[in-house]
Amino acid sequence: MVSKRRWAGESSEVRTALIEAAEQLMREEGYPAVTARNLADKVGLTRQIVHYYFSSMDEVFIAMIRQTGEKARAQLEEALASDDPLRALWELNRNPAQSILSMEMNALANRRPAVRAEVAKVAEEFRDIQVRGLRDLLERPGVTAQLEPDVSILLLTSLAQVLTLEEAIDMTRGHEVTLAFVQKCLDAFKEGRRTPFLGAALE
Amino acid sequence: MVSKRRWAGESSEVRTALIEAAEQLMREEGYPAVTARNLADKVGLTRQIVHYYFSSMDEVFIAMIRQTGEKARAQLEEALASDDPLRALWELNRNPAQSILSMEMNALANRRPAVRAEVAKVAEEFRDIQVRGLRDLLERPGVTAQLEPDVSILLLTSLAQVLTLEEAIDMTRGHEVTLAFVQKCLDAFKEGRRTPFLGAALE
DNA sequence: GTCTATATAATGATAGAC
DNA sequence: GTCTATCATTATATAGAC
Repeated sequence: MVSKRRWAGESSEVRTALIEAAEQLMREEGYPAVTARNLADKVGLTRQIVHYYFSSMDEVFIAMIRQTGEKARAQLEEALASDDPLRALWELNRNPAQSILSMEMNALANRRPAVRAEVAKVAEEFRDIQVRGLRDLLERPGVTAQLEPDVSILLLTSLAQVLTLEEAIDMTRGHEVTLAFVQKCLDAFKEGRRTPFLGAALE
Repeated sequence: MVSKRRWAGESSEVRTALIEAAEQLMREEGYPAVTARNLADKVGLTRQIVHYYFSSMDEVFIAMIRQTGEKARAQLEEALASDDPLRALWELNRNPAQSILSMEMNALANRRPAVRAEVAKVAEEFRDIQVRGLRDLLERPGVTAQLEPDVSILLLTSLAQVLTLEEAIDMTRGHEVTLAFVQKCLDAFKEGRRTPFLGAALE
């Protein structure tokens, strides 16, 4: 029995608008709010339109992960090309909208295998870009690494994300001293001094 | 207009079973799966029973947060009293079930103010217990702190949680070297040697 | 304390009219 | 390409029988 449903191609303004709406809904109201009805409302059409552009809600999520992934990748490359790359990386990981979106995607990934594969893929790309970026910084003449770049990046990004997510629920215990510590490390790194967790010092 | 609904008191086997079911559902299927029907199915009753024991789903969540909070607090105290307290703390924070539950609660907290307040309260208690625990360890004679205890605890717990959540979606890039680094730090801390991020050394 | 019955509204998905 | 109509499910919540 062949399905009688029809689907559109991958390029369409409405399709793009639906993906944009999915991202916004997920960020602002959580992944359970990403429903066909809510998406259609956002673009001013009826809910059946979603099933015309996507064969299932999983496809909506996967398309959304790919699109936000590309946007974030561009920001990452830009940060690494700046004159204070590690601080730019830190600030990128301190974006509340991005952190909440990332948490929602992770929660969703835990329940939907197709989504999980896509989230893991994008997350691995991001890790690679950041580690490669730090590795390049550490390979400048006169600089010696104190920690493996993977360790530094994981410390930096996990701390940034957790702080940001806690702040979103008004939980800030211990944040002030920790943020001061990070700034001190970033300052030291920029000036080529020894830092306890970013792992670079001029010889 | 007074509501004609009746509610039970706070002590009841069924009530406790419902809270237990809520925790399990949230961990295994995510917070959207915590519905009256699913809870009732788990305890073998009809879904209306939930509305007898709780005035709303928010109350279910809050009761659950309090109960799991008490359980976790006991584990935390136990870990801090062990002979390798920091490693015990690390291992506690590496519990996948607990990390996923914590993420679900955070996602839920972002949408429901009543839940948010309760999650933030429990999270602050946990932070306090852990920081106080580390502070005690650092105040032993002959030990000098290298980092503020708040900073060490935030680094330790955020790294543990992020690693654990990533592993849950089969994303392990950079984990191996990072885990080795943490073990080295925990070893050093236990033996009173200098470590780059746990902040203790014998003078 | 637990049930049946009910109201009301939301979900994903499909078929077919225009 | 977008619509109306429909199906089977599911959700929270309430009232009242037993």
